[in-house]
Amino acid sequence: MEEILFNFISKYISINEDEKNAILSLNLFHSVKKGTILLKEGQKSRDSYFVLKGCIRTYYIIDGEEKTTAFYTELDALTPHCVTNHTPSDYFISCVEDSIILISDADVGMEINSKFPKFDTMCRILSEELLAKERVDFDEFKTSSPEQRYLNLIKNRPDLIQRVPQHQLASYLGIKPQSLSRIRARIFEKKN
Amino acid sequence: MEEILFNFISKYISINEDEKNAILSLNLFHSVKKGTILLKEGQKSRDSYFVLKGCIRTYYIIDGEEKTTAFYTELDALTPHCVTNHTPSDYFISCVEDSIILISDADVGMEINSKFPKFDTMCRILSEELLAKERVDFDEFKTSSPEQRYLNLIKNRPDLIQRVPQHQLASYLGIKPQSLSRIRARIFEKKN
DNA sequence: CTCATTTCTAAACTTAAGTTAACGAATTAT
DNA sequence: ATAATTCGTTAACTTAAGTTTAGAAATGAG
Repeated sequence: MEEILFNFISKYISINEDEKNAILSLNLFHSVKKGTILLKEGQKSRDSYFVLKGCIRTYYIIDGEEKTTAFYTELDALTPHCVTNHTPSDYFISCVEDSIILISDADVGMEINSKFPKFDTMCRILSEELLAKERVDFDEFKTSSPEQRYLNLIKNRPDLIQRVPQHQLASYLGIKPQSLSRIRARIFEKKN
Repeated sequence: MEEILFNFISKYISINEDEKNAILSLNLFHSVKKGTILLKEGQKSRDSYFVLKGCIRTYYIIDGEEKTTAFYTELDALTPHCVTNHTPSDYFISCVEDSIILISDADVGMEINSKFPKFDTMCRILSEELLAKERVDFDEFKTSSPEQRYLNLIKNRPDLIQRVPQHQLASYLGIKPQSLSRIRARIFEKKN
C-alpha cells in the first residue's frame, strides 16, 4: 500500500528514503469500513483525503434527499471545500466501500511542505492538473444531455457503474433515479 | 492596473519591491480588443491568463454550435487544460469585452517560481482554492434545475447577466437560448 | 445612415425528465 | 431465518426543455 503512494508521488517529484520514512512516520494510513461518515454537514475539519483503495463520495442533503455529487476512487485526492475555506462543511463525505485512505491534517501538510519544499511544488502541480480536469469535466457535463452523460460515464469510469448504487449514480448525473432507470432501458432497447 | 495585481498577490504572500519589479520587467500586461481569439481549438499553447479588467470566455464548437462553458472576469485566473495536459486545445478562448489581461507563458512561470519559491506556494494555495470552488460550483449545477441555476446566477454573478449575450449565458447554464428566454419570461410573470 | 447579420423572443409541437405510486428484489438488521 | 428497510424498475401523468420556424430588435460593417 505504501508503494502505491510512493509510485504516485514519483510521477511528480523524486523522493528519497529519508522522505519516504518521514511520511510513513506520520501514520496517515487508515482502514475505513463501508458506510463510515468521514465528514458531516456543519462540521469544521482540516483533513484532506487520498484514496489508496476503495471509494468515497461527497453528498448533500437537500430537502431531506441525499444528492451525491462526486466519487473518489483509487489515487484520487480530495481536500474538502470547508478546509480551504475555513467554514463549516456544506456536504457529507462517506465510504461507499471498505477503503484504505490516507488522511492528512492541514498542519501535517504545512509541516511536510516546509520541511520538503518540493512537496509544495508537487501539490501545486497536482492541484493545477485536478483543476484543469475538473473544469473539463464540468464543461462536458454542461454540454451533454443526461443520456449522453450516462454513456460518457460508461466509457470513462465503467467501474463506477458496477461499484456504486444506481440512485447515487443518478444524482451524480444530475437526474432522478427513475430517469436513470428509464435511460438504461432506452439504451438497452436501442442496442437491439 | 499593476496595483490591482499586487493587491491580489498580497492576499496570498508578502511581496517586496524587488519582486514587484521582477514581475513588471516581464511585460505580461496585454490590452485585448473585444472579439479577439486568444486560443483556438486544436492549437497548442503554454499561456495562462489572469484577467485584470474585462471578460473572457471559453467555448467549444459542437456540431457547428458554439457552447460557452465559462466566463472569467476581474481577478479570475485561467490555465487552459491544454497547457497542463500538453495536448491540443479542445476549446476556444475569446474576449467578451475589451480587456486587460496578464498573459504568462509556462516558462516564465517556471522561472519566477524557481527564483521566488514563495510564488510556488501562492500558486498552490490559489489552485487549491480554485479547485475547491470549482467543485462546489459543479455540485450546485448538478443539484439544481435550469431555472434555479439562472436564479443562482442572478444572485452570485449579477454582472454577467448585464455584460454577456443571452445565448452565451444559455449554454453556460446548460440549456438552449430559447429555453433561457422562456425561463426569463416565466420568472418575470411569477413576480406579478 | 443603411444594409446585413446577429441576437432575442415567441409560438407550436416533440421529446425527455420530474412526480407519484406501486411492486418485486436485494440488502440489512434483529 | 425472518422481518424491515432500502433499492431498482415500471407505468401513468405532469412539467419543462429541445426543436423548428418566424419575426422583431439590436448590433455591426461599409
